[in-house]
Amino acid sequence: MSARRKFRREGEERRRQDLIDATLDSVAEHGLEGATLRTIALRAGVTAGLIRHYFPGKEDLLQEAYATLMGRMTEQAKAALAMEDASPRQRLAAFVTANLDAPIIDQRVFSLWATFIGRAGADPTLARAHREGYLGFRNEVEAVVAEVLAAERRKPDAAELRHHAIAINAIIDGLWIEGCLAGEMFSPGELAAIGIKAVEAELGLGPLELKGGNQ
Amino acid sequence: MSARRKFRREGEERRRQDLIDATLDSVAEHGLEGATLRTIALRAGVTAGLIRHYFPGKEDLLQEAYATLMGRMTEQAKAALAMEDASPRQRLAAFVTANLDAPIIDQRVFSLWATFIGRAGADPTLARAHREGYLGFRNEVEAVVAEVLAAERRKPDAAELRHHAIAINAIIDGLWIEGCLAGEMFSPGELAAIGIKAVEAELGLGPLELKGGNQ
DNA sequence: AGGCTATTTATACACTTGCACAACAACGCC
DNA sequence: GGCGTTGTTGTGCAAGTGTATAAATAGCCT
Repeated sequence: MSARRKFRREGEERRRQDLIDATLDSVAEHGLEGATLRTIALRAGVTAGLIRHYFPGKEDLLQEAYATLMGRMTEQAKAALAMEDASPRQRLAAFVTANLDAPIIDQRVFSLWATFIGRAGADPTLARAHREGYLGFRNEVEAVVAEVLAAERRKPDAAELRHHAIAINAIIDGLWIEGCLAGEMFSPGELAAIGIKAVEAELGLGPLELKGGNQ
Repeated sequence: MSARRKFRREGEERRRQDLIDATLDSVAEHGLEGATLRTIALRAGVTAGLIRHYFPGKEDLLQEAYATLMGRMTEQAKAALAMEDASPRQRLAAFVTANLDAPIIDQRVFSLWATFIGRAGADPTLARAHREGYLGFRNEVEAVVAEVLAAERRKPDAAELRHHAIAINAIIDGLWIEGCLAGEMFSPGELAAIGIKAVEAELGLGPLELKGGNQ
């Protein structure tokens, strides 16, 4: 009667990934407090003991899960800047749009981000991870801004450029939060439109078509 | 030898407030997971059992703590708009500044906000509380924006006004986050300056002194 | 097919958690 | 001053936590 549970041996990489995904799901659903080893294991379809086989402790699992999350977020965000054959201004607009539409606007990802970042004040490791991700993101923004202004024959100094990047970063972040927390209050594409207009206003860019502007 | 601990009977309101403050401190420092009844009680200078005397359960305590936090945040934020004898534009600038300088820019408050808001996706009560706070805030912004534009003889329609409010809200939120998470990267007043410039750009306001502007 | 090994399960354990309850003592009232 | 009320403490408990470790078995190699 000792019916021991059947199981399959998955590859190491696969199991680690499954466990990390199960961890992120658990955290998103029940918060850090509710993400217990047993909950995570249940979600991953294994028993709790197995986790210790792949991770030294719970803390390590959480850390790797957060790193994975950040990696996915920044990867998706930067991908929008990759368009080769487009004007700087178009690329900037595409970047803003990419950050303010699905799948970046996502309540689950936001919950994860907020839950983890809430501990940045107490956890220096987390704080540094965020700092690096943030600076990387801002540098990308700054680079595109430089290109956009160069195309307009404007020569901003370093401080000006930095301020623009900070402001644009804030616009994107702020709208991202609004969209994640109250997505149904905005029609599709509305946030992106607001974002593009705000960013172009920040950079002092006039409307694209100079003639025929009624209003 | 049964040296029972000495104690004082505090007023009910005082005790509740102390417990709530101790709860917020605990959450800010150790996250929701680390905020146990015993930790909270220790911080409040009482024993754990007492909490049950004032709150039906831990969940209720956390809920009240969150409500208190939100109340303080919005109260401080709105207070900046109260200036009576000032031009709309000055009041808007003061509002932005108030939200981007101490004591609103504060890592502890941010940690609390993030920790709680991270559960908004799973907790409808929290989600609604946030929604109301957010809309209240945005309506305030919208009202000032309307005044500012009116003073400039501009007559925006409702949609335009709404978009401005959303964008300005995003700018403030985004800069607030940047400041809380990496405050030492910005010189004092820098975020506020960036914010004001960004907001005025969003509204299409020219520089205040039209003549003599030597860059 | 049969054995080896490392993945996986299952159980145990010390500890913490939220909650319940009885004993106690601080303070207001007479 | 004594007394009753009730705010407060201390202890207990069942459930759940992370971790440790022994037992089992799936899948590969020959």
